Amino acid sequence: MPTALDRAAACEERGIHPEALEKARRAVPDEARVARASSLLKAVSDPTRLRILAALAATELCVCDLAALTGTSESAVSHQLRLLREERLVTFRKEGRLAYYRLMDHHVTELIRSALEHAQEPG
Amino acid sequence: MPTALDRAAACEERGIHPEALEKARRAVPDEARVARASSLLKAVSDPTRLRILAALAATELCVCDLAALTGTSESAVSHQLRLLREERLVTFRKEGRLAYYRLMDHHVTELIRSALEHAQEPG
DNA sequence: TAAATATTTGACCAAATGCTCATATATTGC
DNA sequence: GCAATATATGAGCATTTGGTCAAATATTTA
Repeated sequence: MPTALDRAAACEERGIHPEALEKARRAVPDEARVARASSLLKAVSDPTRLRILAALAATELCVCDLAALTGTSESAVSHQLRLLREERLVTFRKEGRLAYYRLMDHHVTELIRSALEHAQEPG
Repeated sequence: MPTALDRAAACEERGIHPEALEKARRAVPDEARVARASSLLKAVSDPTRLRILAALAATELCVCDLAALTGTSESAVSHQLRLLREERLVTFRKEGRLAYYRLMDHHVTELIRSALEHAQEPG
């Protein structure tokens, strides 16, 4: 069993607990997957985008509806929608001049619901 | 039924579809809750923090273990851990000079697992 | 007490972010 | 064709963010 001194020396070389570290390494997904999860989470973490997504979880809406709902400009909403489109979180259909946006699929809804649920207690 | 012109005029004043908008408004949580969910999601969305959390989901680890695991400095890890502490995502116990961190509770694990799951397909 | 060292913290800096503003594009109705 | 207008997009800008570096703090061991 390692003494405190041993551990200190080990940490100098970065990483004290080899067995725990190995276990942890197995639990951490590969870089590409972390990157994808990260950008997905980043996309839903902005308050404006979160409101947009929560709204679209209820019904399809056009850009200016979303602008009215979020209290921001239509340009700002359009920029955010582009990001959400790139992240494949929303899709849309064109009807004349209007663009009706909706959520791409259900696990987006789940993710949002989950986060909002956990955000109940005051913090 | 509103014509395209009517809708256009309505959108000038921001928001075309009153009934859809009302439905959407009910679905969007109040500001405080959106803010809490947003900061929670933001906390887990950074790649380094995501790796830290995924590792801690497997086992308790000290700061220098986490530094070794994430390939960043202990200082950087410590800064990130402070943020995760403030967000009540992790907690720790002190043993001598070492600080052993672990996840605060289970719904953190769920949230991470959910995001990593949805991040499977290449994008 | 003194040296070693794991962790924390503050100051600073470069990169990312989210908005505004101006402009471009596309579609509708005259 | 032309005016009106919903949406998209690029440039610019202020703020936020995640890191480094240096220094402070705390604990162990000699």
